[in-house]
Amino acid sequence: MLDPRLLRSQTDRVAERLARRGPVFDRARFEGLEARRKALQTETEALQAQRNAGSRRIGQTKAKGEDASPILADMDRIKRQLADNEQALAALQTEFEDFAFGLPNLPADDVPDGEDEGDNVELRRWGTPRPAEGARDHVELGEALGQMDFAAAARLTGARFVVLRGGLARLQRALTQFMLDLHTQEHGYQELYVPYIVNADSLRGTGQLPKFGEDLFALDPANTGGADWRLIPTAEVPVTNLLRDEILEAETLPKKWVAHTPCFRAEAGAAGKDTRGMIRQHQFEKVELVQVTRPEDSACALEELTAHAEAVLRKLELPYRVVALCAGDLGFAAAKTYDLEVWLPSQNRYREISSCSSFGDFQARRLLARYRHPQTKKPELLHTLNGSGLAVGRTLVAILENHQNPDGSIAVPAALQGYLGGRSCIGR
RNA sequence: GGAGAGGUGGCAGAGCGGUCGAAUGCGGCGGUCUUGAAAACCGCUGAGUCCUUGCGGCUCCGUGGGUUCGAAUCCCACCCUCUCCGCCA
Repeated sequence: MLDPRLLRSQTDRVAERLARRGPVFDRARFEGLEARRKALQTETEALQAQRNAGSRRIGQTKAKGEDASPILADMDRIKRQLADNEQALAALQTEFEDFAFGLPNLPADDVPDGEDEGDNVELRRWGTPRPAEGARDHVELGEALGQMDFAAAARLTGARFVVLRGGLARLQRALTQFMLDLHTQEHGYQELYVPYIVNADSLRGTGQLPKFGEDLFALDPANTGGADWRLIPTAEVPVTNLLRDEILEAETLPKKWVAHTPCFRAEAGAAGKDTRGMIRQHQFEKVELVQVTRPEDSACALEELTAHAEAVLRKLELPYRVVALCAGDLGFAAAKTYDLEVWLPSQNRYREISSCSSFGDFQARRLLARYRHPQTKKPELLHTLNGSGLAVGRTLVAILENHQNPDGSIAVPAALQGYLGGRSCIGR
C-alpha cells in the first residue's frame, strides 16, 4: 500500500503520479475519509487518555485507603462515550483501509507514459526471429509427437490443463533444473522450497487480496479449520512473505531467492483468451526470482534481475525482446516493470514469458518488511522485486516452436542437452 | 486423531487485577580504563501510530471475544509450538 503519511501530506503530488495510471484515485472520497478519521481518532485517543489517567487515580486513591467513588462516577460517562467512539473509529478505519488498499503503487518516474499495452516501449531485441512460414504451433507439434495431450487433461479435470508424456514431460523437468542451476550457481540466488497453499494474510501482503481474489483457487474452509487458504498463483507470495513482520540486519542484504513451484490461476475474466495450447493454463510451472534490497539498491537490482531472466533465454537460443511497461499497463503493486517477450513463430509475434518488477516499498509496507538502518539503527522499509526466470510452460512452448525441425522433431539447445541425458533431439 | 505442557522485547526468562511497555541475564550501541584488544565498570537499547513535535498521547505481551473504573495477569473460543501415543508418504 501507499504511505498514508505521504498520501496526507503530499496529496497533490500523489494524485498527479497516480493519474499516470488512469483514473484510479478518488480524491474527494479520500479527503472526506481523512477529515472524519482525523477528528474521530484524535477525540478517541483523548478519551482513552482520560480513561487511563482516571484508572490510575483510582488505583492510587484506593492504595491510600481513601474513597474512590467520585472518580468512578465520572469514569462511567467516559466509558460509555469511549465505547461509541471506538466502534465508530473501527468502522471508519476499515473503510479507510479498504480505500487505501485499493490504491495501486506509484509508477516510478522513469516509467513511460501511456494508457495500455500499445504504449509500451521496446528497449532491445536479441536473436533472429524465425519466420512464421512453415512453422507449426506447439499444439500441433506436441500432439504429433504423441507427448502433449489436452484431451486427456480435459477428461481428468477440465479445460486449461495439459498432460505431457515422455520426452516433453522430461523436457519440462530439464528446463526447470536448468533454470534453478543457472540462478543458484551463476547468479547467486538461494534456492527455496515453499508451501503451495498460503493463508489470506500472505496474499494481502503481496497484494493479491483484497482486489484480485477471483483469480485464486480457494480451499474448502471445511478442510482448513475455517481459514481462508488459497493455492499460490506464483511463488512470489510464499517467498516474499518470508519477510512479513521481520526486521533484517543490513549486512544480510540483498536477499536473492529462487523457487520453483507450480502456479495456480483461476484466470477469471480470461475466458476466450489463449484457449488453445499451453499459453494460459490453470496450472503451470514457474521458476521465480525474488530480490529484497535496501531502497537505494532496488533500481540496479531490477536491471540485474532482468538480465538474469534474459540469460535463460539466451542460453536456450530463444529470440526475445525487452519491453518497458507504460504507466497505464503496470500491474497493481509494481512501480516499474520490464516484460520479456519470447518470439513465437506460429503467432508471428513476441509473447510475454517473464515479467520483472520493482515494487519499491509498496509490498514491504503491507508486510512490515524492514531492515535496521546501519546509521540510524531504526527500522526502515525494504524494497522488493521479482521476476519469472522463467515461466517453464511457456518456455517449453517456445522451445518447441523455435527449435522445430521439418520432420516435426525438436532440436535441443546445447545448454539443455546435459539435462536430457545428452540427447540433441526430441522425436517420436 | 488422543493426552499433557507452553506461547511475553533480537534471544533467554520473570511477572500479587492498579505508574507494567514490562524485572533480570545475554546480545547490540556509546563511554571509562588500555599502546591496542579482552576483562571490569558506567550509561543507552522493542515496534507501530496520531497530533496542536511534547522530554506529548494512543495501540501492541499468540489471535479474537468477554469480565472490570482498570487486564500480560481473570473467563471463553480459536491458532500455533513442544513432548508422548496413534495414523501415514
